[in-house]
Amino acid sequence: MSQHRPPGAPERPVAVPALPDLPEATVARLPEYLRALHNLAENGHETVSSEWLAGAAGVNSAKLRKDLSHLGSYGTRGVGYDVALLIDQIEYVLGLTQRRSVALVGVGNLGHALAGYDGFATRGFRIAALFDADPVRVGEEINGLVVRHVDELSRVATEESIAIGVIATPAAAAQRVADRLVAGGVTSILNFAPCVLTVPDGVDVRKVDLAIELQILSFHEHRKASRTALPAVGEAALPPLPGSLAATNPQEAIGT
Amino acid sequence: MSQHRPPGAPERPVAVPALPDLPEATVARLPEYLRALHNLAENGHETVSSEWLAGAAGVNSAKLRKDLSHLGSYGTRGVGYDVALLIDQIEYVLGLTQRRSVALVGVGNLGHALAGYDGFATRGFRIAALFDADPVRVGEEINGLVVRHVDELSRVATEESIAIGVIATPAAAAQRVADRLVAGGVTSILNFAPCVLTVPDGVDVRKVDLAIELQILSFHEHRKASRTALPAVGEAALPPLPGSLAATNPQEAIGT
DNA sequence: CGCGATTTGTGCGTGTCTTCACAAGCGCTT
DNA sequence: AAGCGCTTGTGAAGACACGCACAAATCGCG
Ligand SMILES: NC(=O)c1ccc[n+]([C@@H]2O[C@H](COP(=O)([O-])OP(=O)(O)OC[C@H]3O[C@@H](n4cnc5c(N)ncnc54)[C@H](O)[C@@H]3O)[C@@H](O)[C@H]2O)c1
Ligand SMILES: NC(=O)c1ccc[n+]([C@@H]2O[C@H](COP(=O)([O-])OP(=O)(O)OC[C@H]3O[C@@H](n4cnc5c(N)ncnc54)[C@H](O)[C@@H]3O)[C@@H](O)[C@H]2O)c1
Repeated sequence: MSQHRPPGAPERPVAVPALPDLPEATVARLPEYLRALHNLAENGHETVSSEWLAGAAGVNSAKLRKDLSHLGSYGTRGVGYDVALLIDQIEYVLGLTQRRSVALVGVGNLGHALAGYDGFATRGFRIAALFDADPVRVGEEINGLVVRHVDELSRVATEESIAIGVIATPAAAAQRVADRLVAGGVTSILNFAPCVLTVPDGVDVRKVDLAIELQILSFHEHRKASRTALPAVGEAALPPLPGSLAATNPQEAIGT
Repeated sequence: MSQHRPPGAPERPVAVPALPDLPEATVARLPEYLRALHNLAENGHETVSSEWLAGAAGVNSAKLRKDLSHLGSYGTRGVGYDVALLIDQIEYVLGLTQRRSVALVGVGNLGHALAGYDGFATRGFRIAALFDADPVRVGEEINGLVVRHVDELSRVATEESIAIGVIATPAAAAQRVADRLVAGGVTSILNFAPCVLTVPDGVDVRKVDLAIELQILSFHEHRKASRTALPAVGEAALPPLPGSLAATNPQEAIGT
């Protein structure tokens, strides 16, 4: 996804801490550290050890130190990290020093909840526009914002310099919406619809899918159950699932 | 997280395809395959090639084949995979052959959206109970379910054999709720609150955090911007971030 | 019945991520 | 000023994941 090297940046090992090439895994953890740090700051702590911070973020302390070392941040040996400094560094690297504008598309069940969520504002984002296709919803005012028609999406996205688009429409409409976002110059999309989006190179898509999370949990449930229930015949662990047998007959009684 | 080996199952390489030890990465992709397969089935397709299915799921075809090979599923060389058979196999492995009961705790902004979401039912889950702490909300009926008081959580969870708990309360209450879920025998938790939960061994927690997703996107936005704006002096690529300096000065100019 | 077209299953090289373990650095105390 | 305890930063090894490329298997057709 981020493998392309635009010929404009010919591999110059810039010495200044412009933007280090962080491992994706590290990037995904930085926000967690950031939240823990904010909690610490609110409670008046000025320094924190890697051990403590790692605990608060739920990770191994060596991993945390390596993560932080990647962004060149210097803690002090024997003491720990300066909380305020670390917050500034992480926020800088994550690009949170400028408040990014978010467009929310699809003001239905989920969209309403998102529109009313204060977690946007408190974490460096600003909902700049709401869109929907339903004429009934267009014009509705939510949290001081008027819902606009999705036909205006591309134009408004350009005008308002929307940085991130959030898709909360049914899956059937998601690709169309994504296309419009891209047409409006949006290069980052957060997709709540259960479908795979196709976007040009250079556009990042992240997906949040409740059902997938539940199914992953279900797998572990299933495995736990089959472990503890090995001796007994209960649970669905024994049906040998002969592999070559016909596909029919999942006789385990789903209602649906 | 799943490192513990309960002494009941002493490493016996069971020959029957009880439950293969799937790599986590594979488990996370299976639900995606499953959805693509359901789409195919609805459209009347009976077989599908790895290439096609991989495209629909947005992954490499070799990866898909390896994933499927892990669960012992057999496609037919020269033909592809039997759609219906594959659906059954994946659903079996994910433990979706039995409908799992879900308890939703915190019926606020987000909780309402979740409670009204039909994606639960269509993907093998059943919302069995709703809980909240606010006396105003307790007693409210949503989608045929009456909101109960969170004090009943542990008891009801046990009685109704709740398999998965979904936490949609403010972060401050999440740990307490998690404790009650665990007390009620729940061993899988999906947490929407922005905080780290501490749970006993054997309990799985997955977290969905909107703000983290946005911040990851923000990072990539930032990096894209700094790449294209290298020649100029604009953008925040040059300020050497002296380490002790404040983080102000968001004077960046997105050119879109 | 054999052959070519097609597609699966997988061995293997490569890269990324994680974790351990420890030297180097820092500050406090004596 | 030297010693000591504590914590960071990182080398190295292992675990995991990815994707290429190809042999093996199957089908359809002549
Ligand atoms: N409700 C939830 O809790 C929940 C949870 C997880 C995922 N999701 C997913 O989020 C999406 C939205 O869910 P929901 O429950 O809010 O559905 P919803 O039907 O309540 O809302 C969808 C909204 O999108 C609008 N819409 C439809 N087509 C559009 C288009 N082309 N352009 C702009 N807007 C359009 C509709 O008018 C409607 O207002 C779905 O894909 C759903 O699967 C929902
Ligand atoms: N609203 C969103 O779109 C959104 C998006 C992402 C994450 N979240 C997170 O989801 C959580 C809920 O968000 P929300 O917007 O629905 O908040 P909300 O305040 O609207 O709802 C929270 C609900 O939890 C209930 N509650 C409080 N303490 C409780 C307890 N101890 N036991 C049971 N219930 C309790 C409250 O009565 C309220 O009904 C928050 O942690 C929030 O950060 C929300």
